[in-house]
Amino acid sequence: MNDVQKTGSDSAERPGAKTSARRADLRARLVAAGRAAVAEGGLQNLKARDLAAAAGCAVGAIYNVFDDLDDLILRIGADTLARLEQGLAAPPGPAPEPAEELLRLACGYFSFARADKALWRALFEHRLAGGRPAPAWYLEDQSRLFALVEAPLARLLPDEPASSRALLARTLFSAVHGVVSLGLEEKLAPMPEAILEAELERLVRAFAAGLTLLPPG
Amino acid sequence: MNDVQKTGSDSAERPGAKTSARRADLRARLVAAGRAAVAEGGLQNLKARDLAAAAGCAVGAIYNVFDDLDDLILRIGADTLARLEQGLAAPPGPAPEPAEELLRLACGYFSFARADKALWRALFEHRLAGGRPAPAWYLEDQSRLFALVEAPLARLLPDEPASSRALLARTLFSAVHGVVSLGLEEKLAPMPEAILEAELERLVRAFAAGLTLLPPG
DNA sequence: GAGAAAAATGAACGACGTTCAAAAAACCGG
DNA sequence: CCGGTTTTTTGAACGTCGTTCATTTTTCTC
Repeated sequence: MNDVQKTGSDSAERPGAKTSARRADLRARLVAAGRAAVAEGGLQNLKARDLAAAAGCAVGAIYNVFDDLDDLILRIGADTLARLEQGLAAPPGPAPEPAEELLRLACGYFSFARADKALWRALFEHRLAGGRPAPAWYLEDQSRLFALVEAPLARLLPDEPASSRALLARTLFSAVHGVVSLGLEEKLAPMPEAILEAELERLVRAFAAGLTLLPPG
Repeated sequence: MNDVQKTGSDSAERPGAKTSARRADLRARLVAAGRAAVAEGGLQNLKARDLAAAAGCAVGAIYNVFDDLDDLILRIGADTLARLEQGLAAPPGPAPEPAEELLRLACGYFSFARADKALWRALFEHRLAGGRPAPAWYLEDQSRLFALVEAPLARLLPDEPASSRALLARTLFSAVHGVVSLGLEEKLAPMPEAILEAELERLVRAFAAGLTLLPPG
């Protein structure tokens, strides 16, 4: 409903430029305040009145630039996804062995989750009201994560069809996510992080080794 | 409001028997009503006033038999865990190949999650207020699930130390959970269930095959 | 600069989990 | 059985939440 892309430089000529700039600025301040609130106390700590106070606006102003808090939470999630993608970016240099690269991604994912626990949690904890599906722009942000896994998989399994590899990338991502997710879960018996990382390595190495034995699917 | 039938025979012997029986009955009715509410509309659909209406008691009565709604949710979760454990019980007959048994458990887990999606989700969606740790009785209910995985793992890796196997059981459970969890996640691009099950099989088979190649850890 | 249009405001609304003074029920010695 | 005491149950009330909308303030147009 509210796509404001106008971040033009001149304010006097274009009608509504000042307003759009203020709206964009308010959006940014609200996302920043929301991210800080979630980072501090989880999704439960995201309160409309606190947000308004932190961003220096009225509570009603939130609803001028976002449909509702769910909308704001999705933007925070997109931010988190972008930072995660950035944190998993491949370092320069020659491409390592596929299994080593997969392991690097898995450990990077764990590292990110550990460092930004509350924000990372919010990615999966949050449910859209009424079971609505996530907007397309959010799904695209996610698919970039799976793509990071797909590249080393292609080198590991050159005979695998591309469609099958895409599924496999999501599966491997999901498996690593599961280990990290339940590993950091406070409702389960706690796990030392060093052990968790060793288990992650065992999962990725065993899975990668086993994959090369299975027939292509 | 509530008619209490006086049996007359047991009221004289046990002091407070009638009271504790009513409390136990109320607990059961509240858990049943809560489970129905969660099954219908997720954790968000669990409202104190609705619960009281469904169980035929005052809102305050909930707090006579539960600390708070978190407490009630944990009981619902324990119920769900018990039904899951029951659904994963090994069928009679000779023990199959370890990998096949692991696959059966994974598919059983997926089947349960699919059939009781909202209740299964509630197991992981729910966070205790203030980041409190889960009570011991709840952790014990969970550990029984990991134990189901440990048995076939012991046959698959007879040279693995028991402590390492316990970790591995939790890791494999977590990996399968991750695939099921993100597979059924509505905030991700949807996955057909048949494909999801095939991916689950690929994960378990590759992991089991790869494990036998890795050195014991 | 004045009048029209658009945006920002914050008090008000309904719903939520939880509490607690009061009412009801259970208990117990005579 | 009864009257006084204790325990349990009750539901109106409280504080907080996300969200709305009549009012005020700002921006735009001529």
